[in-house]
Amino acid sequence: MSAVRSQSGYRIGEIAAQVGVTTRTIRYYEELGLLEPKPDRAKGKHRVYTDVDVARIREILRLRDLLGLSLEELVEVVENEAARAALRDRWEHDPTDEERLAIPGEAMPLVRRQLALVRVRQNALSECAAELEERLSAMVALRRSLRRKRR
Amino acid sequence: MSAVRSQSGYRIGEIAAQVGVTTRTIRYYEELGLLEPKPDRAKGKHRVYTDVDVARIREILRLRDLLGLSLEELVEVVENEAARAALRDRWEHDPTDEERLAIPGEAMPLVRRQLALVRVRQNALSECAAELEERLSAMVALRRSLRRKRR
DNA sequence: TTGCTCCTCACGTCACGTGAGGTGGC
DNA sequence: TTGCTCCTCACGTCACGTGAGGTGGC
Repeated sequence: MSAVRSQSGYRIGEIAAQVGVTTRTIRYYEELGLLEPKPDRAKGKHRVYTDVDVARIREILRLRDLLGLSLEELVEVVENEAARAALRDRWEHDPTDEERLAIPGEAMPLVRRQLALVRVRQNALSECAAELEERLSAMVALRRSLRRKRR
Repeated sequence: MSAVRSQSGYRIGEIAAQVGVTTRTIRYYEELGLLEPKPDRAKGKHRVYTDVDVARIREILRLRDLLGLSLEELVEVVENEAARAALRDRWEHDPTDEERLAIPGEAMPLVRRQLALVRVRQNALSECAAELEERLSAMVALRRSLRRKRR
């Protein structure tokens, strides 16, 4: 039954390579509560990960690198997302329209806040890029005028 | 003579506040060689800074935060820029056209490299922003359809 | 002279890096 | 069974944070 094999998940070294960090980083994130520790893992046993875990780690790394959030701040974000997931779960099992409406109402401000952080970074980068391009075109013009002089 | 006063430069606490870091950070950067230590400062005496220093620190912080360079990498960048400044100095004093042409020739690749790093970041951020906006508009649509159902 | 900021150690912290010594699964 | 990767401490490192105790300039 190789179907079992294909479902058996990834080892820590595999996902570390996939997302571009070391195994230490992933264990550290688990220690901080950024990644939920698999509850059924006996002490000394191997950790097993799924594609969902990989996506979560990628999300964490993106917020860390692109937005420059500290891991402490990321713990909050993750807790918020866990709360959202819990809401979505209730959605499935208790589909009152009143409650359904509350879900995007709670989730949207979080997404908006992240988007605002992204915008701030984009503006800073645009400014930086414009300055570098200006320097570059000044150099190009300088070089051209010097070349013309020589002929 | 208050002209002397206005030329006397800034103290470390003043420029730290200006650029948004602590005095410790600025002393640490000096220790690493990112900021040249004022050579005429006697041990225990106050450090004095100019607007040029402020601009340099701002540049360092931008490369650190926006491009995520380590301070070790920044030491290299700064050394490259020092080399460029030396070239520019020769430019002033020995204006051979052959040498003048060499200056943008050496400086341009450095600027191009920085610009390439900025582009990579911009692309990652655009992707991130697009994803967040997609999530957001999905939520808006969801909320709207729920509201319509209630009426 | 009185505050305030500055100075130099020097230890603490955050986010991991890097072995040491041992166990687990294809 | 043999490698390879995994495990858990635990100490090291980078980029500062944070006092301790003392001196300098408006």
